[in-house]
Amino acid sequence: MASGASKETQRGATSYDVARRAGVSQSAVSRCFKQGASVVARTRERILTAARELNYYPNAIAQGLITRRSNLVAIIISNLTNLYHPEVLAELTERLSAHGIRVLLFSLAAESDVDEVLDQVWRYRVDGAIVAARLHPDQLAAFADRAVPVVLYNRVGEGVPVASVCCDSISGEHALVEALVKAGHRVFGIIADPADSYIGEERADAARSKLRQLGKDCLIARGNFDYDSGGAALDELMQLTNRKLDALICANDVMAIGAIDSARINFGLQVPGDLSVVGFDGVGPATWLAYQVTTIRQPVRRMTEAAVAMLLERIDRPDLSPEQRLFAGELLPGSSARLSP
Amino acid sequence: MASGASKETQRGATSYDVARRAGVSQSAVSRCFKQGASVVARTRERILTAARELNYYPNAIAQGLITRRSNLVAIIISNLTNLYHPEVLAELTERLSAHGIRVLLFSLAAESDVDEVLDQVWRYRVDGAIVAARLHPDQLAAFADRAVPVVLYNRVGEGVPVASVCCDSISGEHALVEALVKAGHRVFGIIADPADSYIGEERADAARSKLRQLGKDCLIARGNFDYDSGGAALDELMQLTNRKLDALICANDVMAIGAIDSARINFGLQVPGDLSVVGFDGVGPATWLAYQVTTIRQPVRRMTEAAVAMLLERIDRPDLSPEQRLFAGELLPGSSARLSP
DNA sequence: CCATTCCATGCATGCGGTTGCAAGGTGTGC
DNA sequence: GCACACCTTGCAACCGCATGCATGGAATGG
Repeated sequence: MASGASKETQRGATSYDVARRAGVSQSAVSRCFKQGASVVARTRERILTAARELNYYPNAIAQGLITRRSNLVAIIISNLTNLYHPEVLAELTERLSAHGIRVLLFSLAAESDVDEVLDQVWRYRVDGAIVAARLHPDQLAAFADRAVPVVLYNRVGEGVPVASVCCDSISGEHALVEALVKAGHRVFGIIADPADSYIGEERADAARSKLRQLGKDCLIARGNFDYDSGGAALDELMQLTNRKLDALICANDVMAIGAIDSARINFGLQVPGDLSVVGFDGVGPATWLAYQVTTIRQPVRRMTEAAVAMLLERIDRPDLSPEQRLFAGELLPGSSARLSP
Repeated sequence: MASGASKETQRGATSYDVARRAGVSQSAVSRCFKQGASVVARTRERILTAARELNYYPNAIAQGLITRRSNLVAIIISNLTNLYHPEVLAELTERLSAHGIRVLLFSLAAESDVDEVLDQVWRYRVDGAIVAARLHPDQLAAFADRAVPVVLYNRVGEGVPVASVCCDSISGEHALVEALVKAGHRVFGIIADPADSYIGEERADAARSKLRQLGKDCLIARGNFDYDSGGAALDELMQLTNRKLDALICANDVMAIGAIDSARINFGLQVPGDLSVVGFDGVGPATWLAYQVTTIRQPVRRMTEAAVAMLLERIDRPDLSPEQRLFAGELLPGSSARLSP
């Protein structure tokens, strides 16, 4: 009523508005915004001009309704504040974006919220989903039922075949353990994860079995992926080993950092002089001067690229088989552990 | 064809499918899923049963088209890997989610991508947007033109009136500076931000003007919010002050941490013995034992709550005036700076 | 110059819901 | 037993765009 904004610009001009202004039919407008449709140059000019004048943008909602392609992908991620996830999220978002796909973000405060989240995922008719959270087999099955392609990120379908990209925990932990053993460490501790995190257990298990294979015993404490739990778990292990611990394997970098700080500050230990600490992930702070954590760096760029590629393939061809791609991490020597030269 | 998935479940049952199965009209189904619509108990039962059997979920896309409410909010965020943002993003997402609103995430690799992002925002007819990135006045104007409510997060509309929630940089920096001056520091340095970040400049400016007011000079180096730039800026300031620097004010915690590490490791200084360092934000790592950064903690929970509340209000009543809400941060004493007792 | 082909464009329909309106059914009061 | 009110339900139109089909005009060939 007051300003210069005309009725058309106020609540989004429609293709009819543009058509009227350009003196063509609505279908012409529609075609004009569609890749490879047949519109003659002069008409296209007129339409584009009118569209510009009206500030017209095709309504993606309406497009989605009729084409049955929302160009929306759900990203379901737990524990966004876990230092490792933001990087993954940013990478995924940018890559999907480059393919003309928008991200519907679902962040899980508690893993138990999954079902509510899935409700919403179904409602929005997303074209696919990338999941970095733990799903039950029947939740995975729901994706299959609805023919919504999924790619799991650093998770595998436990029992259910489903596409996934992972960083190889096993080879990574094996490399770390071998290096620690070869360097002559004697008393090993492992900081694992809460039981409900698939990945942490896998890492802890891999480390333990490799240690056993090399004839070493070890003690295990549980953490929960965060800084404080690293320190707390170290406490526990120091007690259990009567302060003899000299090699500590952590299921992720943040706990490794927590343990390093606690070792130095609370226990007055030298790291790596008295205690070697290794992590997993290769998050930003792992390379900070104070830590320089010896760790396995996940190839995040390649992994996110693969995840996006796999998802897009499956959106086009839903019948593709549930491939699992495993990426080897890179051993980052750092200086938080005494390794053999 | 092969499996047990019927045609209906395969690509999303529609309200017609449910209606047919329940022996009612499609409108009845629609009303059944609508809050406070008049459906008699027996009918509702039948419909809900049929819906469950068919795995029916209302198509949010179609709903959005007709109601002109997509229940989608865009979150536009730059620099997701900046340690501070993930926390904000997680909070915002969870809060919006609790109000039945979904998040369309746009992550900016470079601030110059904003225009492309906005294109997509218009196309998806989002109900509103929360922006933690720098927008030009004409980009902000575009929101107003389209009557899409926006709330800026830790940004203000430069010249344009727009709703925003911010943490008060000025009072925060003043508090830090006063404490540092009172504790008798002599040579002050500031690590500011790249020129294109509104907020960093504001912080640096606030610190400088307070110093000046208290009769102190200071030197300024630019960082870019990340760890490395903290160390690099410290180098620069140490040279400029001939190593006499004894108080360092950083525009955010991550740079403060970078500076602390560099001071200790590269310059062999005691922090806070030889050099006091203060930051801003109160990110997770700031409280790590190795740092315990003296900083201003942003009240993230209250701020995100306010941002969501303001946005929802404006979605309901687009005519609300562009209120600015400023939250005071809390001085976290930490132990990276010598403060007066 | 006419027949044929091909391309650009318009018409009409449908995607899956919401909602105003009208009709039918039930209950109430007299 | 009847008139009336009210609640439940169905009908039909519409949200904004995509697309199959029909049409008309231009271009091509003989």
